[in-house]
Amino acid sequence: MNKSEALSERAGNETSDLSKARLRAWLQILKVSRKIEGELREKMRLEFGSTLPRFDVLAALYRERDGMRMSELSKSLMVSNGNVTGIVDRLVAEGLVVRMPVENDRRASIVRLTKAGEKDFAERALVHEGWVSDLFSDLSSGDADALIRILRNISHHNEAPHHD
Amino acid sequence: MNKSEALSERAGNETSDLSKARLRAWLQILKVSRKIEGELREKMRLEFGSTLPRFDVLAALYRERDGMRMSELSKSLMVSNGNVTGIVDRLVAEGLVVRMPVENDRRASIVRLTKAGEKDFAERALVHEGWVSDLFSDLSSGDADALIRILRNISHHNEAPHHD
DNA sequence: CATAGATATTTCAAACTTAAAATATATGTG
DNA sequence: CACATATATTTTAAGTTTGAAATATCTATG
Repeated sequence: MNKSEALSERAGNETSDLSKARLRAWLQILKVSRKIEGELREKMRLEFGSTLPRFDVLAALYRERDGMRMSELSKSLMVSNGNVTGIVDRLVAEGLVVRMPVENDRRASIVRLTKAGEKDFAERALVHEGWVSDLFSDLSSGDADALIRILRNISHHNEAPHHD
Repeated sequence: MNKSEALSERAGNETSDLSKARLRAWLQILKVSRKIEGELREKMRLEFGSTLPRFDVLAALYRERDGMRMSELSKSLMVSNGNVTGIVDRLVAEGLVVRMPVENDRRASIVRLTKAGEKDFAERALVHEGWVSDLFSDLSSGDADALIRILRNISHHNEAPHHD
C-alpha cells in the first residue's frame, strides 16, 4: 500500500481512490459485455435461429478440427463440464457435431464438427465478425490494441495456477 | 470504407484487419468478464451465501433509496422484466427488499430495501469492492482511466435510441 | 362512458449455468 | 490381482435468463 492509500484508508472502513477506479472499470466492462452480448444474442436468434453458447462451442471446435474432449471444451470456454454436456447434446441433435469414442479410454469422448457443422460455422463466423465490427465501430485500431493490452494484463494476473 | 479496407476486402468474403482487431478486443472483454464474474460468484456464494444477480439488484436499490419500479430495475440492470420478478421474489423471501403499491397506478409496484437489506448490502459492498480491487490489482490508475474511456465510447455508441 | 390501445408486471417454456452427486473407467500400489 | 484413488463425463437440483403470452390496469378518443 502506498502513502496516499494508507492515508485515505486510515479509518479502516474506507476504500482507496484506486480501488474505486478499479470498481468503476469493472462495472464498465460488465456494462459493455452485457450490452454487446444482448445484441449478438438477438442477431444469432433472428438470423441463425441459434444461440451464443452454441456458437462458442462451434468456434472452439472449428479451431481444433480434429475435435476436443468434453473437458477440453469446458476448460477452453471457461464453463462447467455439465454445462457443455447440454450444449453439445443440442448441437448433436442439430447434426452440427458428433461424439466419437477415444482409443484406450472409454470414459472420454471426442467432439468434432460434422461437415454440416463446418459449413454452417464458416458462414456464421463471417457474419458474426461483421456484427462485432459494427457494434465496435467507434473503436479505433489504436484503442483496440490498448484495450487488448490492458485486458490481457488483467486476465494473466487471474490465470488459474496450473499444477506441475 | 477506406482505401485499405476496400483493397483488403476486394474478394468480398474477407474481413479487414480492423474488424479482426475489434473481434479480438471483444473476445478479450468476454474472457475477462467471464473470469472475473466466476471469481466473484464463488466468493459471493462462499462468503455471503448469495448470488451476483441478487447483489446487482441490491446495489441498484441502494443507489435509489426511495425504491424503484420493476421496469426501472430491469432497464437499469439491462435484463428482462421477467428475470427481475424472480430475483426480487427471492430477495423478498430473504427479507432484504419489499414490494410496495404505487399511488394512482395499481399495475406498478415499487421495490425498496428493508432495513436489513440496507445493512446487509452496505457491509457486502465494501467487501465486494475489496475483491474487485484484488482481482484488478494489476490495473494501474492510468490504465483504469483508459479502460473506462474506451469502454464508455463503445457503450455510448450502442446506447438504445430513446423514443421522443 | 365504452373501448381500443398502451403500459406494468407476472407467468411460462425453453435454454443456459453452476456446484455437487453419481457413474463409469483408469491407474497405481500393495 | 484387489482395491483405493484419480479422472472424464453425465445427471440432478436450484437458480438465472430470455422472449412470448397472459393479466391487470391505465389512458385517450370518440
